[in-house]
Amino acid sequence: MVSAPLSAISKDSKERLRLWIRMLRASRTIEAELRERLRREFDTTLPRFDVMAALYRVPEGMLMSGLSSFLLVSNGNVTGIVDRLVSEGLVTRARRNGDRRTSMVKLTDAGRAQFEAMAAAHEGWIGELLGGVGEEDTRRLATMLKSFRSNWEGRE
Amino acid sequence: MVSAPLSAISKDSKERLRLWIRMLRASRTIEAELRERLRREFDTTLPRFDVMAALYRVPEGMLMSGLSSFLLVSNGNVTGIVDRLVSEGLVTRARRNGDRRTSMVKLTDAGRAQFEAMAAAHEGWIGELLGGVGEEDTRRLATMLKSFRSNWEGRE
DNA sequence: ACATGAAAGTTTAAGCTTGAAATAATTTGC
DNA sequence: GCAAATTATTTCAAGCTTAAACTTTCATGT
Repeated sequence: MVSAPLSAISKDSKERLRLWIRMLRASRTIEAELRERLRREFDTTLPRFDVMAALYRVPEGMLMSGLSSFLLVSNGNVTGIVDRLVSEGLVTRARRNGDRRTSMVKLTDAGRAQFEAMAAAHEGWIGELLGGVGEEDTRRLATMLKSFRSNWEGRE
Repeated sequence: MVSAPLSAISKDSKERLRLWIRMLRASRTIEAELRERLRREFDTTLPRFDVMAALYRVPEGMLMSGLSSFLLVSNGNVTGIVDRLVSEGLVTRARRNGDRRTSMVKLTDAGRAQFEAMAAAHEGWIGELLGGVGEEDTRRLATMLKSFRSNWEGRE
């Protein structure tokens, strides 16, 4: 016997559907709150914060394609967000000698300073918003989601 | 002693930050896949699917404000999505005798039929995409997220 | 060298999303 | 009854997002 009976398959998929809906609602709830606070306290947006967070980890900078694949968004999307960050003086596009198609996107000093302030607040907000999740559950959930991710990456 | 020492607070918030980042990445990954499949197989979008899913549960229909609070999106957002669904003949805005500010948004028969087809596929997709999460973990995760939600609703 | 194809980014059109302002209808307090 | 406040929704401007088309640059094979 290779597969479970149909009724069990259906029951499983209903359980997973429930899980997905709850995860989606939790994400949206938290995202909405973060967006609101970033706007109120730092006059910026979540996508800009995400780009800056990605760049902050890597002082030498990132390619546009690196940003879009890291952030799981489209190429054209990143173009627009980086354009705005450049015009605000928070990041730069540095031409490269080797490949003239690409440029390294880096935080400016101002961008780095602003991100550090935002990141500290952001970490506190998450601690607050997820405060209801116990320590043990936090670890367990994080572990499960990590396994989801590695499981996912073993496809396409 | 009322609060934990600072080092413990900081450690907790780092754990929760990690959890949040993983949850966000999982959501985005799944959402991207669903969006792609809805487009390919049904020539529609995730927001439209969400609105139709909300309406499907309630044959008597919903108010615009009901939709926006259920879907956790802004009022003006729903206006646009419903406009497009109306122009596609999938939902209707029925005037009400009582309150002329509001109208009941309902699925048409065509909308109901189309949603049923999409919902069946959607459930299968979720079952597939979350297939790597074991049954026990699925239940546990869903329970944790439910408690997050009820915990959340006990604020603002 | 040169054509062909691949790779990196940008642009574009359409749609999604938000927050704020505007509109319209209802309710409340005199 | 009527002004004022509230409620439900739409409109608007700005920004986000995607998929597809396009441009430029690089790599490859001959």
